[in-house]
Amino acid sequence: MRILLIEDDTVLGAAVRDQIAADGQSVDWVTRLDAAGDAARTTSYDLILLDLMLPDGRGIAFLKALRARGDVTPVIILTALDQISDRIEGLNAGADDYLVKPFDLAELSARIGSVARRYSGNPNPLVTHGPLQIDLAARSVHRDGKPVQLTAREWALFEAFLARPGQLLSKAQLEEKLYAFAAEVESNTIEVHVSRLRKKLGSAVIETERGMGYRLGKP
Amino acid sequence: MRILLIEDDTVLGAAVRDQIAADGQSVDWVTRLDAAGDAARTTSYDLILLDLMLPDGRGIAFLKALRARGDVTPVIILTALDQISDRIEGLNAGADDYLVKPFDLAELSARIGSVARRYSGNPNPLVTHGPLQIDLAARSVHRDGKPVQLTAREWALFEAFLARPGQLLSKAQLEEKLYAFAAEVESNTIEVHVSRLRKKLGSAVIETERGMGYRLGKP
DNA sequence: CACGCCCCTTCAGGCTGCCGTCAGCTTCGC
DNA sequence: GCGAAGCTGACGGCAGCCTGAAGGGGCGTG
Repeated sequence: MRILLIEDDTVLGAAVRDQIAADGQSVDWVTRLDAAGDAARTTSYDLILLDLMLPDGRGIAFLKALRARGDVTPVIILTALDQISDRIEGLNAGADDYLVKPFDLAELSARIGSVARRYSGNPNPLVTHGPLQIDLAARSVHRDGKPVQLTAREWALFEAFLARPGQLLSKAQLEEKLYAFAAEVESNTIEVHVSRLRKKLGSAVIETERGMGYRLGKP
Repeated sequence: MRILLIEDDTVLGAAVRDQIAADGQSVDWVTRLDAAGDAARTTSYDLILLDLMLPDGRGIAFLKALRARGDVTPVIILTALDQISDRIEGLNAGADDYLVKPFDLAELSARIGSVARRYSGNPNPLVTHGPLQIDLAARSVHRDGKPVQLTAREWALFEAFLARPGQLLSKAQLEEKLYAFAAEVESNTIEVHVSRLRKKLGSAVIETERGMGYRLGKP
């Protein structure tokens, strides 16, 4: 697990670094916000430990900027006892936990473990298909990392293709899947939904077999 | 740690104030209930020390009003030996502890330290979700630092979303969670509870996926 | 036991936005 | 180049959802 430590106190920083290293994690330690920004942008961390009082600004600003960029890396705030308002602001700004200085190093280890567990503990199986990531349980689709909203019909259709990757599905089959036993639809509904799916997921997801039906494109 | 001291005896009040200050905490000292109410409403305290006999009313009323507002700040009652019934009433009204006058100042420090440890040391793990802070163990939710009261059904529903953040949950799944094997509800109960949750926690907490269900919104 | 309080459920009215339809256009096969 | 098949923008209807209000039931209180 890679951890970014942002702390200007050299004594405390060294102690934390050594403690984390003793736990078998790897640490990058910076003492300034600008260095922290660079590190967070270039490296993917599993956890950030953030002091709020730093020589070149308040840690809150860093945290807000991080979240504004869409970065969801868990953040634990390190704060002094008298900075309660900062702590609340920090939690509101998207921090995951806080530790009050002076803190027990063992407690730090425990918190790190807790955060690690919280974030690695709930993995729904992900299906990857080209630029698409599909979480079937959550019914969510991400395209190039960005979430895509599908409507009920669109999802049902997409699911039908995912269930039989590469297989040709006729319009009749798809209608049956979407409308199960319902009256035959006498229009181009399937075509319309395929069109909408392509617009949302990319034109290559579904291939047309003229006169036959559709099939899931190759990743 | 910020402490609110409500005590009309000037000698005792000064002694307590000095003792707390010597421990390195900060104190606001008021001698009347109306001033106490203003202070508690405008400032976020970590602990309240409450005398029960005050010139403008009984401290119990203040405590009840505090809890009725949903404020969960720990309260220690300061009471004379002969006010046993008040003390019991105080504990029932939501006080966390009591001290019998005359009390040893060292004991006061110890109680304060205990509360401090309980609340800032290692409290229950806190889940943060946008402006919400959730203590799963205590079943309490704070929004922008202010406590929010959830009813049983509301909490059960919210918990279901928290257990699977980002995952889509159909009404059927939610009903099963809320009514476990009970008779099928043939109404829009889930919709109503979702509506109430949104009103209490903010409209963005729960997102509607038309025709499919609901999911926890992004922080 | 009667009463009051709060929570849950139900209902109804209003609103949102998804879906089906259609028409005009494009693409494909021959 | 022609017809058939497929694509897609536009739009109205209605299913699905939201929410205020009211009634019933459970629980604690006097």
